[in-house]
Amino acid sequence: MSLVERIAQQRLDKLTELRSRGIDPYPPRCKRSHTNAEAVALLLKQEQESIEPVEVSVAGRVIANRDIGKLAFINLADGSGKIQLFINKSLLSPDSSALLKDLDIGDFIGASGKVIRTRTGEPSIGAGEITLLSKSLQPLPEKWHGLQDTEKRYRQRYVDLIANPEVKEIFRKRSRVVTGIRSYLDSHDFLEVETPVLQPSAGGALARPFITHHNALDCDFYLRIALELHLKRLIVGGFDGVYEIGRVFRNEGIDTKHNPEFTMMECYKAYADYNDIMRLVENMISTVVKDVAGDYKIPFGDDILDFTPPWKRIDLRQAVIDMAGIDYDKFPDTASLAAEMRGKGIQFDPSRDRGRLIDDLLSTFVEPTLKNPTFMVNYPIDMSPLAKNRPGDAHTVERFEAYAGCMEIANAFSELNDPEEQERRFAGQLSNRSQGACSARDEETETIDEDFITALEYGMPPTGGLGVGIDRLVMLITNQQSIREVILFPALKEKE
RNA sequence: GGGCCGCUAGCUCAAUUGGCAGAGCAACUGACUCUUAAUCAGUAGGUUUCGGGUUCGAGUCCCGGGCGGCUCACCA
Repeated sequence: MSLVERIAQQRLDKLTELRSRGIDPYPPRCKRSHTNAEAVALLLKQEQESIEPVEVSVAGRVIANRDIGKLAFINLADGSGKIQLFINKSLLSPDSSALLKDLDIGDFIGASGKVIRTRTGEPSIGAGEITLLSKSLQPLPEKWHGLQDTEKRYRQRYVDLIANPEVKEIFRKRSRVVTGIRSYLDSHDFLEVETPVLQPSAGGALARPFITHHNALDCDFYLRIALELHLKRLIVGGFDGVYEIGRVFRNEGIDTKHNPEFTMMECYKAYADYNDIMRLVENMISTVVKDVAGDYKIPFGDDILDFTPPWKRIDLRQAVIDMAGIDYDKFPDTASLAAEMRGKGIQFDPSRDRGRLIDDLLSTFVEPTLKNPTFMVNYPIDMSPLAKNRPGDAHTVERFEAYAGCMEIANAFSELNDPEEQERRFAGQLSNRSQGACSARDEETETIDEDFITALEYGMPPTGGLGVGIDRLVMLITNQQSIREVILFPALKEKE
């Protein structure tokens, strides 16, 4: 018998013994008048106002049990925090005494008694009665080091959360980030909507989708890779401001900044342009950072990032000239830009088109310098098929991306609303791909979303749109270097 | 997909040139009326990630598999 089986057997034996004494180890209800935090607050109130201690009932998980002869000290944790139980064994009922004898770390118990302070000042419940609420059969990780094993932390996040309280704090903050964004948008005339996850074609971004099958319809569906095209349909339909916070799925590599499923917030505002959206991003993100992290200035890795508005604005073309020494406007096609990059000794994949080459220059030379929040503005049309041209400039679109901590955190543009132009851009993408420009990735979107073009034909007002990667924003606010630390159950291969 | 690294008791970690697999916590038995990483005495606990190989002898060396981490590639 293995050790863990033996421990489980010991605890199962205790279970049998409890039942034989007529005690239900998994009772349906418990007596609870205060959370642990409320009980501690009550103690302070008693002390300040010299009120007689009153009887309270608390409940929680046993996380430490110090047995000192005729006394016992138990640390009890619930969602609000910890409180100590101070037990004088001679004052316990027989049932409580028997339970105390068989108590294991990890068990849930309830305790009743007066809120007091021990001689060393520790807020405690002077417990006269304890009852079992749920028996634990698995040994917990040790209290000093917690659970360190990364794989186990992700696979069994519930154990991680029990053993490492700081992990809980990350996910509390994540929840506040989402709530903060939602309430900001709600108060700025945006309507929260839900659009399909399962789609006949996956558009709105260029990424390899997951494919699944619907049995009754006998057809394949794609899991969405972006929210964009459906939300813009709703602008066509006459909602002047819409947003969605939802999961999107991309069948790509996994690393510290990418999980196959992640959370995007996209919002669209009719009668707005990318300058309006830039103000919105600056305002919304800095507000959320201050609310959740407590300051506009937050630590991230070795740096302090300052989200105080206004953020720096950098022209993309100028940034690439400054950092890479290449003015891509002077190289209007793929071949000439590739030749220039080759001449400068820059390595790149020869099958890439001009937009991707510019993206290479951006991510290699510019992105690593973008620590403080920065707007990169005015993107080349080659890498922006859904954005509207700058007036009088056939090569540049009204688009920006927001960077912080050397990561892209937001992407926005004045939405292209000319249906013919949109169809040409889609067709251009398709022909690029069929010419083998991206032959290795031809499983990417290979169909045009015809209905989206039709929607634009009905007329979409001038519209500003935005996408924000929620996971990366949470990484920044919680100072985490891996996206898995801000996703409760990150994608892992099944073991065995 | 490539490169590098890791996997030893439930948890956190040791183990010298290839030479008897160990400690702390957790568990079990006992002592203890103010502990909070309680303390003290004792007990038990191992397919060293899996499968091969070399060797008198493998946690350690070699080959292959699994899972994970970092990194590169990929990633509008």
